[in-house]
Amino acid sequence: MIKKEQKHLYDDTGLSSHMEDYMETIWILSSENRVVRVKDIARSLNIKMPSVSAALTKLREMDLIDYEKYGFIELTEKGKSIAQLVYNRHECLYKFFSKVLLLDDKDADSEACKVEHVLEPETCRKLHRFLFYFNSEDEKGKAWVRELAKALQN
Amino acid sequence: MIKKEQKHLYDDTGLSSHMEDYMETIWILSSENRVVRVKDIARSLNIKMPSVSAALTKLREMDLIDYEKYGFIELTEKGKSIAQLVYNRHECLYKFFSKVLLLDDKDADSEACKVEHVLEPETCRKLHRFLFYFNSEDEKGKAWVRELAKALQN
DNA sequence: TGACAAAATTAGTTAGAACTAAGTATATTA
DNA sequence: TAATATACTTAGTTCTAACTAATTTTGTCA
Repeated sequence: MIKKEQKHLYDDTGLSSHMEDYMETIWILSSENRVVRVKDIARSLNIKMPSVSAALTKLREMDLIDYEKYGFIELTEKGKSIAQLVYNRHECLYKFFSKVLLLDDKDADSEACKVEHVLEPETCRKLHRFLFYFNSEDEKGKAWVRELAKALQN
Repeated sequence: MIKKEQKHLYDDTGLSSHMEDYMETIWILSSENRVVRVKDIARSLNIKMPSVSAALTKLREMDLIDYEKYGFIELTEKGKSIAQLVYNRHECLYKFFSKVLLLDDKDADSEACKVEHVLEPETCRKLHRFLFYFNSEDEKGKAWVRELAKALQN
């Protein structure tokens, strides 16, 4: 009997950070626009189109995107689940930087973009639980969080 | 009148993450052993000696180490202050992972090793203040930290 | 002190991921 | 529908940072 691999929130993707960035970007652009094009990805990642072309060829070989030359770009089901994993980490880190350390949105986002590629799944899970506790409605907790905010201002 | 550049705890080093790793490793090995050799650095970083040789040549060109072929390796003053910056970030992150997220020592250290190269100075400063508050002797705070520890166990 | 072992270097290769320049395909519009 | 602009790809280069294989230097010890 073959054991079915179960995907969890913060599983490893097996991709390099650059490839994770492409996947995440395609994921986000797909949700924002009807279609995703090479140009859009290049603009988002601040790189040139030929670099995107090369990366897309690799992602297609890995069956993570559906894509024909000069055509539109779509994530496969496998691709979506991997993009989701990257995005989960991003969200988790973004919340930590913005809600806990009180960085402004832009900075919280860009720090998350960098850290999201290096943390182990277990660390993400711990951070997730930390955030859950941090956000809990407990009164003493809220007081602690308010005091923290003051401490961070100086 | 020329403004003297003041170095702060979490300033940017201007080095790539790999070069930062070399600097940090040399710093640590210097504190552990009388002399530092190529072989030691290679073992620490889990890479081969030729890779170390190449890196040392670059670090010497940047005036960050004193080093002659086949000789011992020492940080210059400039090198020490840069290594210290990397080490500061490492310590800060290590504390966060081990004291706040309660990762075990080995994991806290390896996660710190990865994240230490990507955070902005301002984020490190915020994290530093967070840790200071987290460690404060305030009674309510201690209760909060105890509850957090429970929440992280599940 | 000469032979051997250990350490380090050099030369050359590879891989990932970016770039420019140039050419090709697609889309628009006169 | 032909001309032109935009989008995309291909080919080839560069950079960083690793690697192996081969050579050279240094250190040790019989």
